[in-house]
Amino acid sequence: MESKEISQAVISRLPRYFRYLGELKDEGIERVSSQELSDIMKVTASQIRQDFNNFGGFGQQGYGYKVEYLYEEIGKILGLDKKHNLVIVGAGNLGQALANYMNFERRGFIFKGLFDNNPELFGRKIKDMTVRPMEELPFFIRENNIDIAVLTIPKTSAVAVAEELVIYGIKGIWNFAHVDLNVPKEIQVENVHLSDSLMKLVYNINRYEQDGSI
Amino acid sequence: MESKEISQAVISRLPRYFRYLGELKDEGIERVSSQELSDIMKVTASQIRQDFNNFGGFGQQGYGYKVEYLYEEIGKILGLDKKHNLVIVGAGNLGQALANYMNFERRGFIFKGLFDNNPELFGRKIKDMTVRPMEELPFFIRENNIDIAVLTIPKTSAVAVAEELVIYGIKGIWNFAHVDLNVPKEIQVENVHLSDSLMKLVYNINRYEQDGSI
DNA sequence: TAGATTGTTAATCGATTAACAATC
DNA sequence: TAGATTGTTAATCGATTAACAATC
Repeated sequence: MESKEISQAVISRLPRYFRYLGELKDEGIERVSSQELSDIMKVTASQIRQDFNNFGGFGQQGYGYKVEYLYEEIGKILGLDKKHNLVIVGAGNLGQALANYMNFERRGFIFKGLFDNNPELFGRKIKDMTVRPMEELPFFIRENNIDIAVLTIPKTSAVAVAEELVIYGIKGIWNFAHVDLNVPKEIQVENVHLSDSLMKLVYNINRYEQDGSI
Repeated sequence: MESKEISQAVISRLPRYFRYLGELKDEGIERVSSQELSDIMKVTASQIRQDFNNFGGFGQQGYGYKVEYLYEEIGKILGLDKKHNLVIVGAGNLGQALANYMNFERRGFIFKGLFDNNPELFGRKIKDMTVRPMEELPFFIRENNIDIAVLTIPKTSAVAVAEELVIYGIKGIWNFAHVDLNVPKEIQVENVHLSDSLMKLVYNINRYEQDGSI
């Protein structure tokens, strides 16, 4: 059954709602109104209500929203209640840092393996995980039901590797390579183009310096 | 003099134009029309022309755009022709990885220092740069005219540290801490919320699985 | 000159905000 | 019940796309 399309603008805001609701929950706060959330998060109450209502009515008129319930519902919408097996492809600086730094397990991800094509790295332990050669990827992905690949390899090989990952059965790619991947539209890609982000920051800094506005 | 406001939607697209134009330039291609660029980049020719015209006429009617000229102009708009002194605050996994992985120098950034409050890290060399104690930050920022801080510390201390950085004279923060900073509006903040990005990917994977559409 | 393609205005589309009736 | 606040429709705003006159 095909439900109505939710815009990516709304999806992008869900993790932030999730984060704030988690904080309220941890503070022991039980209920929150869209107006209160609006004050804390600096977005309009109207947008909050519109966003939540994309997924059905989570609130009660005259009362507001139950923090814990809303938190859990948004978690479900984001799919955090499901387990997702994940591998990191590219065990260089960034791949290693993500392996150590991201708390994958905390959000329902299962970090299954770390791959590289540099023989010097084979066997090295990172976060209790041995670096494996890329050749093992096809078998490993099928065998372990991997659905997410974190792509942290140089852009020269990223497009080709992404296409292979798709063949092996991956469902989504978290792409840190500074290039646009070429994969079928049923494969989900989330790009993290760090240098683009930094350029945007520089633009805004320079622009502010030039005319004191933004 | 205050020029007309350019929307962040447009700014966000500039680095991608810049990247594609750089590739065309490297291939030795001299001219490109909005339609050709549209085919390569999968955005409408109309949007391309609208975007460029926010900054004045870069093209020639009947001819198109000179690749090299356009590339350089967009670089200037993004402020890549100016030098920006930068420090990394937080020398953990992510801070170290960014120091090694980002080619700061390539885009006009000058990587000046790396700071942490963990004494075990003091003096360690990362990318020819010694990790310094956070206490040195106030003096260092003023002395070295630092305008960008890369914030790679845990979220618990990020808000307070950001406020300090502002006092010391920073102009922009590239924020990797998973929290919203509280700084004056003249300070530019670019957030990289990695776990938000990963959650969005999961949402899209699950949604596709559920109803075969996106 | 004729053809091509920009620059720019107008039309459309989508997202955000405002308003208010429904209802807890 | 009266007051509060949602859910939802309507109005507004902004961004994207289409169209075409200007012009190289």
